[in-house]
Amino acid sequence: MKKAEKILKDFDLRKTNFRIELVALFLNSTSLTADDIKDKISATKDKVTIYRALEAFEKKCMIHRVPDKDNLIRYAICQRNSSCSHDHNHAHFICNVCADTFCIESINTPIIKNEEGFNIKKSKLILEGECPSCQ
Amino acid sequence: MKKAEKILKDFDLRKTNFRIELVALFLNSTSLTADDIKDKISATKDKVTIYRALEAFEKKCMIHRVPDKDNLIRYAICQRNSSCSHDHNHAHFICNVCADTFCIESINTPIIKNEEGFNIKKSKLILEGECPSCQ
DNA sequence: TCATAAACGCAACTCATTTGCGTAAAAAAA
DNA sequence: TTTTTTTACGCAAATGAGTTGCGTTTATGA
Repeated sequence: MKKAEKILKDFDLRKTNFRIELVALFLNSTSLTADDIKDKISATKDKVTIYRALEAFEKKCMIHRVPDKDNLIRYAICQRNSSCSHDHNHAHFICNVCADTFCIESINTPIIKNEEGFNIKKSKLILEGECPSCQ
Repeated sequence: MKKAEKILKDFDLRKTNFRIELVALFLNSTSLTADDIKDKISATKDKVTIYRALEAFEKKCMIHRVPDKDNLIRYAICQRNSSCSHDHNHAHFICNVCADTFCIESINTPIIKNEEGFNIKKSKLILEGECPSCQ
């Protein structure tokens, strides 16, 4: 069984041609929007199918949302052992040139103590600049 | 001259009833979306007018964009001496309850050195939790 | 007061994302 | 394997934030 199919099985998701292709695409991509997927996969004719697959993958915690340069919904596949409880406390880097978003697992989001009466439960760190390929 | 009118003058913006009310509203708000403004100001009938005022205010650097819980366009008035060159390197706090966004001037965004070949030019720090009024 | 540049208001548009629903296909049960 | 059940797909249509065009009105400043 190919890797993409195994991942679908592990996450208790059905193996359809489109979803197999989509997982494989995620494995070879840093991050994807619905339009990225539409452009790169032939196995679906409908963006609704894409949105619903993304919704299903996210619900199972196979992928996670990452920030997007243009406020689109964008996902990356979860690298570490993925369960819905594992933390996504890594930084994200947005490339101003290619508009891709990269997970930077080597940088954690900072732990900020409560400040000025705010009860801080979570932090997100978003970096911007030029990615290795675009410099 | 009232404070809102002075601000408009300082930023070289025209004083219309709506814009005076809008600046006053910004002075009394932590952050605002177009819908927030529509709900709270009677002096305009049209959301286009709101969007265009926001665009004009932003261009003059009277207000700056802040992150929004639901990815809407949201603005806060610039607190410090405002010129287009001044940095907005403070953290932002999103309240999960009231969905308002707060500028936390006492926390700066971290300075991250280039990592793994990424040329990091800017960082954004977004905090989440419960704001003082919602706890 | 007059000229002009900017703001307003209305209509219509764009475009990402969502919803409804009937059909097809995958997985589970028999 | 066949049947049943559950989920995915695909089409059409809706939603909703934000934008654009354009004619009219108004603030400003000469």
